[in-house]
Amino acid sequence: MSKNSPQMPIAKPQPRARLSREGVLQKALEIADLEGFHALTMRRLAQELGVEAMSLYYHFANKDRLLDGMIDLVFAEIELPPKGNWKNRIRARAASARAALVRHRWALGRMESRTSPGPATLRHHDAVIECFRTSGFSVAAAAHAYSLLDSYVYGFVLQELNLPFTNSDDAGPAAESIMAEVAAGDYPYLIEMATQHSLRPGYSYAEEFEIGLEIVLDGLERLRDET
Amino acid sequence: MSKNSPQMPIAKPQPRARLSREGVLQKALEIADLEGFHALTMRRLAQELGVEAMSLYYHFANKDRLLDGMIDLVFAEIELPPKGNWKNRIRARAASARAALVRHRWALGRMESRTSPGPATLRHHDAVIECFRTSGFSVAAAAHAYSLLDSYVYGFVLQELNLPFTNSDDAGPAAESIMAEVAAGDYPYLIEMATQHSLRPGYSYAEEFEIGLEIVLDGLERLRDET
DNA sequence: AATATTAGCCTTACGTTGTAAGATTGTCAA
DNA sequence: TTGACAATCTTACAACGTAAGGCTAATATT
Repeated sequence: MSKNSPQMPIAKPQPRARLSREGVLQKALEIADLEGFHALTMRRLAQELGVEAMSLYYHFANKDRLLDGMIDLVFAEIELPPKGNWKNRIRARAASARAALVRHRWALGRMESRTSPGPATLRHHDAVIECFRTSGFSVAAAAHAYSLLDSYVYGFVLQELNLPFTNSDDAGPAAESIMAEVAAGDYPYLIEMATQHSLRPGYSYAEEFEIGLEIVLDGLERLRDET
Repeated sequence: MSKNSPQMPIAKPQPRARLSREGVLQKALEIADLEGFHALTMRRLAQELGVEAMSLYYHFANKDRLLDGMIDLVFAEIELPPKGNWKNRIRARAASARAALVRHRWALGRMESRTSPGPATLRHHDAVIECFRTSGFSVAAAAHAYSLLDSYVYGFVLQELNLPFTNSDDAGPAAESIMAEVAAGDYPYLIEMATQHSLRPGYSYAEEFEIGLEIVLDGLERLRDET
């Protein structure tokens, strides 16, 4: 029995939607970015693409593989300027990395489920090491530098994303409940820092990024020159 | 109809299992640590405690609240020595934090789902700030120091956990598939670093931790003295 | 001691999830 | 025209979180 009964005018040839690996990944990013990672389900993603859920499994073995692809796409967004002195290049890359990881908040927390780095990730790593190696860093120093630099960037974003205040739209209730807790048990140094520093009008944690980054860069420079 | 039919000897008085918030959290940690976060389901956790799944909801509003508790418990494991010069205290704390976050691999990636820091987390933050403030750091410098320090520690662990090699037991296949990819596209600097540094026998990424940490600590010292 | 209250665990049930198995369709080569 | 293969769809299932309400044993009140 066909879907169109005999005397019905043939409804729509309705050409089947075609999927492409890239297109699927792009839509997946979009959903996760806009509505949170929890909103990204196979059915939802399929629907958004005008397709049934199981069709996705032709292109991705399972949801984790899809995630791998998404994360590699995020890393592909990180840019490293091709020219300039190493400090400026690294500065730009750090800003770019932070921007990408903040744009796709879900990415950092999902890295653990990733099995192996994708091609974009590898290419990017290679480019960063190149930057250090062509700027006077020994192999060992470049390894140390990379480790320290990325640890800082990832860790900073991780903290930035977990800040109770800018975390979601409803900053009010969260902040209040914390302040209540802080007032109950007394955390004097926490309070001092909050009142005299963090909660000052105009303060934003984002500013800390450059401060810490400069310290890291100075440290790297010293590391290079000592070796 | 009772569960024991009349002429059956009364089976077991079977005293109902009693739950405690702490006990539940402890078991939850245990399951997640031993079998991975995905293995931690409400039913599984309940079963392990000799109880039905819904009983857990008397003590925790939902699974996310349970997670909050688990994470606070992880932070409670981080220790800060009460005495000593600030560098040594911070060194010890960094090691302790890294150990706790590695012991509970799932914790870092789940921080984003946390709504607000628990009491143990707050107490700990307070202690660290105290350490800086009583060691000559201004309020602002202490804030910068804390941000940089924790960014480094969290970020390092994040990378450490995602290392394809030590990631799981089957290091073989993952490493091989990566090496194949690396050989296909050519990433010369990546290869140089791998062969001359990272893949050298006896190398372990863990060693990088202290190297980066010392750079951070030196930076903090300079920060303190410049302000 | 007898009764009422309620804290704490249990039963049942529902909607949603990822995905296995296999049917169906459209396209392109022979 | 036919056949093959690639890509989508249908159906189905077990496992998940948890809502709603029932039961029971411990505590509080008389």
